[in-house]
Amino acid sequence: MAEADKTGITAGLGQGAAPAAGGTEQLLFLTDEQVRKGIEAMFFAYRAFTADPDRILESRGLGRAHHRAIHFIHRSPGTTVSNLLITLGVTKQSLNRVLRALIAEGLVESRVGRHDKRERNLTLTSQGAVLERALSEAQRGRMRAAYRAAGPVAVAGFRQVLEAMMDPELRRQYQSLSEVGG
Amino acid sequence: MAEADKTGITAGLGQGAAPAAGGTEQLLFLTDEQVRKGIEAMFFAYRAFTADPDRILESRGLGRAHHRAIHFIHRSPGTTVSNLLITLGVTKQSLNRVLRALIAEGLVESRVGRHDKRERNLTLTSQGAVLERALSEAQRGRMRAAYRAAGPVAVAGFRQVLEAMMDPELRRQYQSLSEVGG
DNA sequence: CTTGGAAAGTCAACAAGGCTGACATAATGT
DNA sequence: ACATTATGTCAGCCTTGTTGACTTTCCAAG
Repeated sequence: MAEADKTGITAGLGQGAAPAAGGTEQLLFLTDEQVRKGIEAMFFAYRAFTADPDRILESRGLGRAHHRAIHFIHRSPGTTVSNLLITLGVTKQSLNRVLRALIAEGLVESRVGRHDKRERNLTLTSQGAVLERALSEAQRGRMRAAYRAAGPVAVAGFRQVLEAMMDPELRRQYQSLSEVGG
Repeated sequence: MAEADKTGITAGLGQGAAPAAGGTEQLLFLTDEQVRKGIEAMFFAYRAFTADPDRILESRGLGRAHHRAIHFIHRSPGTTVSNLLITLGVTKQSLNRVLRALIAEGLVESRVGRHDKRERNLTLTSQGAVLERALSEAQRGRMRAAYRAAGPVAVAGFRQVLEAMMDPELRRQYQSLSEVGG
């Protein structure tokens, strides 16, 4: 099974998995092996990234979907369901189930819009804010420790690569969040 | 609670969410705002990261779980179910369901171990290798483009931060994979 | 004022992919 | 002989995603 062709169709840039010093020292960071390490780093790091909030959520019978909703409601207080839908990239039925649970638990408040009464403006209740802070602090703690360990130059690179990975549409969303909430 | 202490346990470093320039210019990259941007970057980038393989998988009736299994079987041909269990961090029942599907589709072969006949050695079939390459190329293509756009210094930082985010146990796994498969 | 369409909510049904618990089988090690 | 290990499997449950169909509310254009 393609033992000889592990590198496959590397589009002329990746130098094959094996040779770490494949002759040309330029663009070594673009070898298939380097790229694959990046892929695996994303996989393992994302596991770690969600681990701390997940523990907190589990004890309250909530899941990652609830965390995401809480995060972005906190980020943009008074946001509408439609906005949240776009940000989270799920269907309204999925989101609605999550929001119903959060409202039932007294963590989120849904108020009819002032200008357009069809809209619902979502905000965290004081209880919701408490949970948000707990989740956020857990996640930020890990991220901050990683930042501190890696240093400012590494952090800049980290963000650069992540942003470059996003589709233009997603990147636009990500950046507009930074403006609004920042 | 702790309205005045939004930064919480920032160990005297994060300056609170609002003030991007909280007075001391050193360690600016550790402000809550910077850290939060990193968190959101992880969220959006991970969506992008999985989008391409997901499209390919969908057309074959497979999911992300199958991709992960295929990836690590490709990475460590002949690996056992137990090893895979540890790497993926799921239960054997979950993994078994996935493996059964992959074997039924003729993508993975499970052979009784030579030394220890209780074990099953897992390898990709030629068909499985074809699919692996398609998935891998899609994902690597995006990653490679991001690497190229960001440059080698950024890539080094990217990997540093991701590794620093992992728990020691996960990091050990990640690094031992690099040795073995590289 | 009526009507079209947007925003939101809801019900039903389904699938993927996690989980636990219980149990079977075969092989290994003591 | 016996306990342990590696694996597989059945049954059932949960979360979180999906589609489709339908209703209610409301704004805005005709």
